[in-house]
Amino acid sequence: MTTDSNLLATIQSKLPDLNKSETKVAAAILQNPEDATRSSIASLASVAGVSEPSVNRFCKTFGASGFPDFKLQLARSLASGVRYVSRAVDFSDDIQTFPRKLFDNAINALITSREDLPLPAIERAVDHISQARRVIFFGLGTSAAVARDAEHKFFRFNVPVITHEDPLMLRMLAASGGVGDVFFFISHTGRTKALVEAAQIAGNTEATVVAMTHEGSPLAEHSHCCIHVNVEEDTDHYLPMTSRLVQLVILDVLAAGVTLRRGESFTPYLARIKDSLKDTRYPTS
Amino acid sequence: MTTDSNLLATIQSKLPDLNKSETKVAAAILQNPEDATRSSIASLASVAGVSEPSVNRFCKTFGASGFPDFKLQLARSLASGVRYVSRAVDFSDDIQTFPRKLFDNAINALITSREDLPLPAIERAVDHISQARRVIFFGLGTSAAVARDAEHKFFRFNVPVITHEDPLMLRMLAASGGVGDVFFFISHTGRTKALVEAAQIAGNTEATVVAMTHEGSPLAEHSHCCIHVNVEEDTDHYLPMTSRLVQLVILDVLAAGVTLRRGESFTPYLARIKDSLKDTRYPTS
DNA sequence: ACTAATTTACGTAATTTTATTTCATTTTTA
DNA sequence: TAAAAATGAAATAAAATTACGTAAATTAGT
Repeated sequence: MTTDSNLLATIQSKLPDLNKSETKVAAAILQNPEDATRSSIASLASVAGVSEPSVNRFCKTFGASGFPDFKLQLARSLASGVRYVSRAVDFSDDIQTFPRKLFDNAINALITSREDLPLPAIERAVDHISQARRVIFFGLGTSAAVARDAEHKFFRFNVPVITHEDPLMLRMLAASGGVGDVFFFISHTGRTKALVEAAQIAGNTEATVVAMTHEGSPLAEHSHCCIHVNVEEDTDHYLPMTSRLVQLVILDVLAAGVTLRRGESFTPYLARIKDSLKDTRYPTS
Repeated sequence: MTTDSNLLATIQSKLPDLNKSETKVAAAILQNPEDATRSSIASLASVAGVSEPSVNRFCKTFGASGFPDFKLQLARSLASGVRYVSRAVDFSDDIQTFPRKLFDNAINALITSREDLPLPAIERAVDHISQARRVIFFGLGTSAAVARDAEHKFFRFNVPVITHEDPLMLRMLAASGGVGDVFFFISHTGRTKALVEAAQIAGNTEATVVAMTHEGSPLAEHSHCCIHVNVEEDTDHYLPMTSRLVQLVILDVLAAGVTLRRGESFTPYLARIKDSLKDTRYPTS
């Protein structure tokens, strides 16, 4: 059973290919999906104006083993956060709707990515970072903040890290790459020239080039190890939102991976760093 | 019918209050929730080692109208991303489990926050930012990356923004606050001294102090407008992970709010900025 | 272009599966 | 030991599925 992450969207897209009664059933479901999950096959059939077997056949067409299974999948896809096919904010939205849409999009992106994590690449990246002499994180624009987050996180884990926001500094750094250096490039599109060029330069040295970017992009091509983040976003009109969230969580995964690799003996070290910050905060009352 | 956002957690928490057969049913469900959504009342009863009516009664105890309705709610709560109650990574986790746990936590935090968004505070924050002469974003540690993201994002939306990572610079800046200045503090705990002090200093000027932090924290107390982010995290042992994701999405919400406030006439301006970046990228093949 | 043959779509009714209720028995509690 | 609560067997009711027949649509042949 392949659980579709968005059954509703699938039904919507297959709409033209359906025959008469199937179209009626689809319409009834699309019109009020929540209701459909709660109704019996008889009541849905009557709402759609078709017979019960037609509803049953419809369910099987969409990969379910029967009506109950279909309802289950539908309920799942409704809960996944994606309510409707398009969740873009538009100018008619009010405060009640657009914040929810943005959260829905974020949740959906994380759920989708969770189902399709590039675990082998993640493992290799953990290997490289664990053994690195130094790790250079680099991102531009929105990804600069992600790189900054990575720097802060890995610093805590005692990984020697560097971040730069200046492409020229990066070029020089890349050219000076040697054994044990890991260049970690972060980019949504993977098409930023400065980044791709730096990756090429670093790739010609003894250093390792790790990338977290979109599959098939120029940056991905020029890396030794690429963690694919294939969140689809309309970056022609908006800033990357959901992809940077996915990137951040993947960085958490990498950090956790490095920590696990270090083993339990490493824990006291983390506690020491934590303690060093104690006096910068007001105690909890 | 009150659809619980996490039925599984509810069952877990009510576990001590259940009687013998109910406990058996709960155990069977908790042990393999996915399976439970797919099985009939008869098979679940046999797995749990109880009679069918017992399973039925169990379902009604947890607010469902019957077994099918219960399965539906269960499916929903599973799809929501929260698999188990505790999702802390431990040293026995392998590559198959810990990345998933981290994603689950992130998704769960976003879902929880989505249900409980401080919309009035968000609206007021949008008001302040829209009318600001300048906005100063400030965060330390993990929140520094969030502040950096905010800077980048609002800059695109033509809001005059400043970020600093140096607490001393911030103190001076805070003291120089005037009408139209918005100081936007980002902190998970809301207890970082440097931040709270700066908020106090800024609060004594004509400037507006906005905070995005935990409810009831010292920082929240010293702000004119506080966007509560009450994600619970064990920051004594780990770095904030999920709270920064929520903060980022809320910043997206604020940015969207500012854009909507500007109206449709603002769109060409965004397009112009976007165009200015075109030549820095390789075109899509 | 018309009709016959064949396929496909659909619904009725029978069957099977699944869920719920009723009620008697057992277990627990006061 | 009496009363209350918990549990399960069996009966009943509901829901879903299947088998099958009819109608509509499509195709092929004249």
